[in-house]
Amino acid sequence: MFALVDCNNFFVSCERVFRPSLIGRPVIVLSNNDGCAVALSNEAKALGFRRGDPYFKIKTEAERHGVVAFSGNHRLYGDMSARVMTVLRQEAIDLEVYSIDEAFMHLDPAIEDFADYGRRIARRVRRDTGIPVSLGIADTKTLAKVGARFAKKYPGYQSSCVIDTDEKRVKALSLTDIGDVWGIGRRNKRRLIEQGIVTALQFARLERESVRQTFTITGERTWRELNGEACIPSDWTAPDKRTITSSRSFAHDIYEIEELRQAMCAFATILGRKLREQNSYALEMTAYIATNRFNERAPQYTNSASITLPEPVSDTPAIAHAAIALLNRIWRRGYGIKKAGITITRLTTAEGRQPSLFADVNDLAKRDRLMAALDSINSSPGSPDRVRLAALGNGLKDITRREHASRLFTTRLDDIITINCKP
DNA sequence: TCTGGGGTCCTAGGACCC
DNA sequence: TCTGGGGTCCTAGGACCC
Repeated sequence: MFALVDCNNFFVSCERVFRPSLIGRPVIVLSNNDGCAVALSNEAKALGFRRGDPYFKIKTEAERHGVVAFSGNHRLYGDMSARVMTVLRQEAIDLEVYSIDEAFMHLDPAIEDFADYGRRIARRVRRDTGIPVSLGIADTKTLAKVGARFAKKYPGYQSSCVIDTDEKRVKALSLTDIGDVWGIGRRNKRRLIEQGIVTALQFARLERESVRQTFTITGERTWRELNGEACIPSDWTAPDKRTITSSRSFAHDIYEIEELRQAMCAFATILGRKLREQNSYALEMTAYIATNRFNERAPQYTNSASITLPEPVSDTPAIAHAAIALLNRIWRRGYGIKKAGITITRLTTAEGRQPSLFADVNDLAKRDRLMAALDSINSSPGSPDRVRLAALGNGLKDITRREHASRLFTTRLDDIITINCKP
């Protein structure tokens, strides 16, 4: 049996752990650059606000309703996520961390009362981390997802919904909209509704062959899972990434290449750290810049350029150097750049890394040691990013918007909450 | 003024091979 | 008039996920 554990309104819940007065009040968390609402409390949803709403469009209305908005504090969310996963790992035979706020637990089949087990897990996570979660328990991951929706939606389940008989399965699927099924996106939802398929049950009762023809093998897999056949493979540990991107939208249009160089250095810094975290090296890189696609009056310009490097790299200076060379190729004076980014691809491990024919092997080893030293200093408590590229300047700080930031309650000494107990 | 960021997998079609 | 059969590799684009 699988249990899908889903953190409720995760980013909002993280903020509420450290500001409990926000429980019961409408809260939203914004995307980077304070652009869109990406997480909403139930109270905010009840007011009609939706995930993806551009903040500038809803700001006045939100403030009128007393909605509290936060800029995304992803270091905090990452740390809170790790706490939740630690608790779950102690309770499961195996744990697959699926995303920052979701994980699949592999359950001991000998458990007698799965519903009760699920409620106990939810209580323990709440007690140990402050984060409310919902569990769906079933034979397949897709059905577990269906269960978790019910657990979240109806308080009667007390955060835990089990689908362990065919009767429950049929009933749950008949009450689930086809678009709410894991694996059915916007596009396929529309195609199915055009065919008159509105519920998950109707989809599950289609002919297997016709599902495969229309929706290829991914659609067929969803169909099999809904019919009780577990066929989504398990990943015990997150596999190494095959591509890594770092990109941002900016608060204002950027006309000066110097500012874009700083942004590229910031992306390179992020990419270098992520590469070294998974012990990989990148052979190929693409940089891109784009004007504001929503501003129809302004002249539009997007361009990108790629380079295959002479040898796989993971050191920040090399990445930044290549990124700036690419920027010089694509930048045009006179366009207000609103968004930029770098993607690195063709990642290899240290073992698979082939230096260029003319590389100085001693120099490679030296660069590895330099980065190891830099990472060690920058990851020590109290001194994040103490050593950085001079060309980074202020990085993204001055060019992205972050007007509603909360504190780094769990990872920065200065930000730890102090509680004054008056006698 | 103002609209996110980061991924994976699958397929079709082109280029190329014998 | 008429033009095989079988395969690999790569890429772009579409669909999905959080």
